[in-house]
Amino acid sequence: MQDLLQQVQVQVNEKIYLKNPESSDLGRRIVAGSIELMDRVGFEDFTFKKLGLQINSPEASIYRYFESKHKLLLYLSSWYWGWMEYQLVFGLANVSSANDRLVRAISILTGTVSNDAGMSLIDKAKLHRIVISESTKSYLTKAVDDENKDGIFATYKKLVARVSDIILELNPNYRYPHMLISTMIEGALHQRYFAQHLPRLTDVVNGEDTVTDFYMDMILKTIQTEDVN
Amino acid sequence: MQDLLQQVQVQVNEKIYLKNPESSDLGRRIVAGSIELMDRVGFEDFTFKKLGLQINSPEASIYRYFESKHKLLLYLSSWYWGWMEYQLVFGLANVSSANDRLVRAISILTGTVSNDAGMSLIDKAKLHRIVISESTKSYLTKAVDDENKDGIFATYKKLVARVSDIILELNPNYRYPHMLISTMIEGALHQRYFAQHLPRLTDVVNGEDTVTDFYMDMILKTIQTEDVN
DNA sequence: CATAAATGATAGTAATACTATTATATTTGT
DNA sequence: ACAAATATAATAGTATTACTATCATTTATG
Repeated sequence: MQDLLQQVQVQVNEKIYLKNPESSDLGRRIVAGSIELMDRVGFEDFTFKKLGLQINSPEASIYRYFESKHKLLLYLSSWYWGWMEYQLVFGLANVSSANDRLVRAISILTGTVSNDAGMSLIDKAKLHRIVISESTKSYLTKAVDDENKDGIFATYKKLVARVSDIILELNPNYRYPHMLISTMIEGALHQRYFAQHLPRLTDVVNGEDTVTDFYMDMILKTIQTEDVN
Repeated sequence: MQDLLQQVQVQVNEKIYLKNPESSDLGRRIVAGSIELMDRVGFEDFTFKKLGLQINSPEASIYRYFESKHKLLLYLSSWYWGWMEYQLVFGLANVSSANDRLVRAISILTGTVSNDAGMSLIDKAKLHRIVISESTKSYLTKAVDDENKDGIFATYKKLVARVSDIILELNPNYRYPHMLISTMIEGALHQRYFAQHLPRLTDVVNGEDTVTDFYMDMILKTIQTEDVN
């Protein structure tokens, strides 16, 4: 049920794909296969030819769904943020205290991702790893301004805006809510990468979720009003 | 003089290049030309063929200095962080107060970069833009672990360690100094990118350096000891 | 069941990311 | 000043990548 709702919830901007991959069996194999392959070989070595081999379909058929691997990466990132927004809306529903909502939002956005029972076609743990390692490459390109005009990054911006609003509820005078939240979201991804590959850039303690702990502490301290009476 | 000192100061790990580009006229043209070209076309569309045209030397000659454009990007990033470390050492020299040293370090690491008068072969403003837009691509690859073993990222790690130490001087109980500083350094680069291309992820105010202001405020609040007596 | 639409199979192209070879400069040691 | 070593230029070539095109075959739809 949860899964069905997720499928319904996660909407990806139509300009990202040529043909909606959720609309056919081949499309779904492309998405599932690309997650497996990109997690395994990385974006640079990922090719539509290899993906074709992986899913037993010709390279040319994949091009009917996505113009390029860049667009496919945009699709995966966008899907991830759409799913995250859904998690957020669900996780904050009926929580009246703004403080509680912020704490929950930070947990959701900086925490680890594990696969739900319901055998979805999308492996969330692998997708999270892809987002960690590859998603910045989706917007650090010369095409960013054109794609932004097309609304490709709208989901991500909405997510940032949503959490920024909670911060403003708690402290209407805080001047940098968007910077704080985008710093946190990007930072949490980076810190998880560093923990795996460049641990001296972090303070990871085995068995503890120091990433969430760090950002929780940082944000709550940062938005405190100057004079608490 | 400043420039001469910079040339002497900035050392790049030898494993990054096949032949030190500082050792010849062609090498220097490769570095200067690559900064111009990469800033203009971006890492994805940057090729050694185009660079060859730009500097009027054959593509094959460039390969005698750098194995690949990935290594060249590593060189530029590494050079930048080496230069930053130099700026830091210089900027913090003879400043006894740990608090002042931290404030200066945050300014240096999150601030804008402009070209010095001394007509260096390296255009720092362009290099800063390259670091903003492309440097994450230098470590978000499958080669990161091998390259890390070779010490390719040592300069960057040293920089983070250096500022972390200042934080520990101010608050020996703060648990996440490395996370805080790496979040700040990467975050400041990202925020400058967002300000240009995805402004709704920031709170940029025209004419003000909100990036430095934001991180200054965030860090000083975050490392405050819980109970100030 | 006829028609349209999607997919498969195959081929082809321009560009990329290199490597190799040889000729011509340029530097270096004596 | 000159031979030897070294660096660069000029050119060619290869495997792979990132596509596009064509046509046959399968699968869905009215």
